[in-house]
Amino acid sequence: MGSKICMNVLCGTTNTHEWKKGWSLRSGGFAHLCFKCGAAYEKLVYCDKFHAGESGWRDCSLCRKPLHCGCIVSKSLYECLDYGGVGCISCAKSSQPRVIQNDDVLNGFGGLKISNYSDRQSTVVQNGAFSNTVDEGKLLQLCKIMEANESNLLPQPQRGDINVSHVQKKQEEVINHKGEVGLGFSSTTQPSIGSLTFSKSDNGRTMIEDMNKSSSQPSLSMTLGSPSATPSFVQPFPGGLVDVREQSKTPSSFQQGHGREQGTTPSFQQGLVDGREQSKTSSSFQQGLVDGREQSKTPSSFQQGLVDGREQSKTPSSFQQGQKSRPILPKPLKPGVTMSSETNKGGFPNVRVARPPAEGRGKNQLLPRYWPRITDQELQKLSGDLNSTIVPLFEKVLSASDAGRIGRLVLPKACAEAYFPPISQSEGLPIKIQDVKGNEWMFQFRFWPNNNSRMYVLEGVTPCIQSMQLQAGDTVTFSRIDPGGRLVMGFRKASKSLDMQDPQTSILPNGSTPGETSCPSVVENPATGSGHPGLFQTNTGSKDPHLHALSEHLHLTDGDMSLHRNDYHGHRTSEDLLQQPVSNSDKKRARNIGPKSKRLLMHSEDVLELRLTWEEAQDLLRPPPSVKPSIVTIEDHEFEEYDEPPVFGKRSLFTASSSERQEQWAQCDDCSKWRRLPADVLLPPKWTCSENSWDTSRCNFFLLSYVHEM
DNA sequence: ATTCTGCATGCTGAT
DNA sequence: TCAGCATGCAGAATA
Repeated sequence: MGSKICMNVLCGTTNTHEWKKGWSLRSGGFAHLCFKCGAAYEKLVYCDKFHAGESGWRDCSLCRKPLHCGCIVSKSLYECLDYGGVGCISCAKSSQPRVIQNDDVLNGFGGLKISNYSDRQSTVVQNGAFSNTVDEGKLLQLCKIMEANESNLLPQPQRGDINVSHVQKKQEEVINHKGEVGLGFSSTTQPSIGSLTFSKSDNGRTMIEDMNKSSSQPSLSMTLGSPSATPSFVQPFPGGLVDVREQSKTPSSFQQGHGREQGTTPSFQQGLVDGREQSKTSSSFQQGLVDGREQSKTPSSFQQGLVDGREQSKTPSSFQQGQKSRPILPKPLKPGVTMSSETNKGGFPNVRVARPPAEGRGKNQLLPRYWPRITDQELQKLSGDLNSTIVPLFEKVLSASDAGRIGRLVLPKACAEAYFPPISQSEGLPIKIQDVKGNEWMFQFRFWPNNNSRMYVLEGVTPCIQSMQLQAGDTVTFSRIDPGGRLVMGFRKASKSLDMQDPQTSILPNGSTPGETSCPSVVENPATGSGHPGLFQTNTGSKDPHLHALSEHLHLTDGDMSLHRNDYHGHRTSEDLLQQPVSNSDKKRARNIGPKSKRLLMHSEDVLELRLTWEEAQDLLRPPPSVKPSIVTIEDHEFEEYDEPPVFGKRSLFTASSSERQEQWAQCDDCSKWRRLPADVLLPPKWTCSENSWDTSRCNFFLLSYVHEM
């Protein structure tokens, strides 16, 4: 791509690093992504001519103040001006009203990573910069720009300490006029984009105003979360029913109709989207849940509630009348640690339990397959790490399509409608999601019409997916951080064999799923994830070395191959196979590998790697040590019954010696010699002669093996 | 030629 | 039977 200036001014790299193809822009532009930091380069905004420190900083053509204040943001702003930019950061006046290029940039942010380093990207848009000639559509698009930039420019104390305070101050002035789109945005004082309307300011410039409360009135931005200020959000509804009329008593009308399809499929639930709760404390919050464009087209619908313009126009009355009681999840569990403690009472503190999400939507009750499975330990750890309450929302096993290059992650409809902001336009909204490493990603949350319904997708997930090194069959989890309501995207690596074959099948008690890894869903840094997952879930914790070793033994690895593949045995794994260069046909086939068993296609090599059948795997099961079985007799057959689940041991053979004594034979993993062992010995999955403490004469594999002696 | 985008198709599981 | 969703596919856009 040649050398460009990275849009991320904190990237620290100019004109040196490579660019990869980024996101095509709806209006014709094209953004490139910086290989180094992941930020976007937009050639319409930034040019190769830009060199910090060069002469030529302009004065604002209106106020004559120098545009360049010395900060990194204004440096970039200068370039924005040069290429049809947006205004002087000093006076918020525009010398050039063109905004389309910047619009393009942000539209192209479908998958732009807003990393810690790119928090204060340089594209600056100021509300005062819009001229009269800018139509609403552009302005609305610009809202997106601002929203995206806001995230970069707002103070974020947990991040870098670059001094942009003066810029921020200006930004704060702007922010009051601009919209906040998406979810997971911090609960600052921005009105939602949906609340934006356009009017002429006294100086003739188009202003963006909060429709309901005027521009000066800040409101809560929409977040996914249920901040601590909204306690009811995290509490289950004892009756399981919510009367919308009750909700309508709240100051906000948001509860009355935030649903996309309220007219036809009302699914109100108090607290299902934090916004509803927030609306109790800020009436303007309701504004946030209407698509701005839609709203601008159908302003009346806005006042009627937050129904999507399209849908509402179909059935406006039904919405206003409120809805009768709607069933919701059967006694949703209280999210977060509280729920964990309850689970602990069951005696399986670390079992990965599918948790019914704390909030859900009645009609669109989430299928158990999407219930977040996170262990209490993980939850507590994560909560502790982030000093926040983590509310698991849902999870999804990545399909081949999700993990493919297309960069579209299909969201379960119910989840999308329950936890993501309502969207009326197919284009959707950009939303910001944080990953477990703290990086923030901007995705486009949108939908496609599909069979009189909708199909929700997150677009632009490829960089994030790649960052997490996820593949089809892995699981992404969506959680919410309270307070703040930020959305966190975690993941779990999948064991190849079972998770991919049937990730929804639960063969273990308490709903845990086989094949799930020990990698906490949102806890661990993917780069340092717990590594080898267990093939099976046990209640002994997530890092059972036996399971790790078994995973090796089976040649089944998780997705941490890039970091761990050489840690143990050096076996070539199916992951390795997937990682190595493959032919086009293989690539094509690989794309078809998905979690659905009936759609599963595997590389023949992969099949070979999966050498063990279930029957063979059974051979590895051993009774839990130090647990006495109880004998039950069923149809004259005696069965040993254990209270504890089996553990995995090394594959061995049992024989009876001449003295009728049971013996066990196991093969050394180093020398491959067979050793005779006591029958009651439980070997770890990986065992060598050196560990043959029962026959010290044959604990050195340099000696002749017992088998040879025989 | 390749990638992107939007939609259509058909499978699957829930009801 | 139907809704959801994985994925195929064709046209558009881009390199």
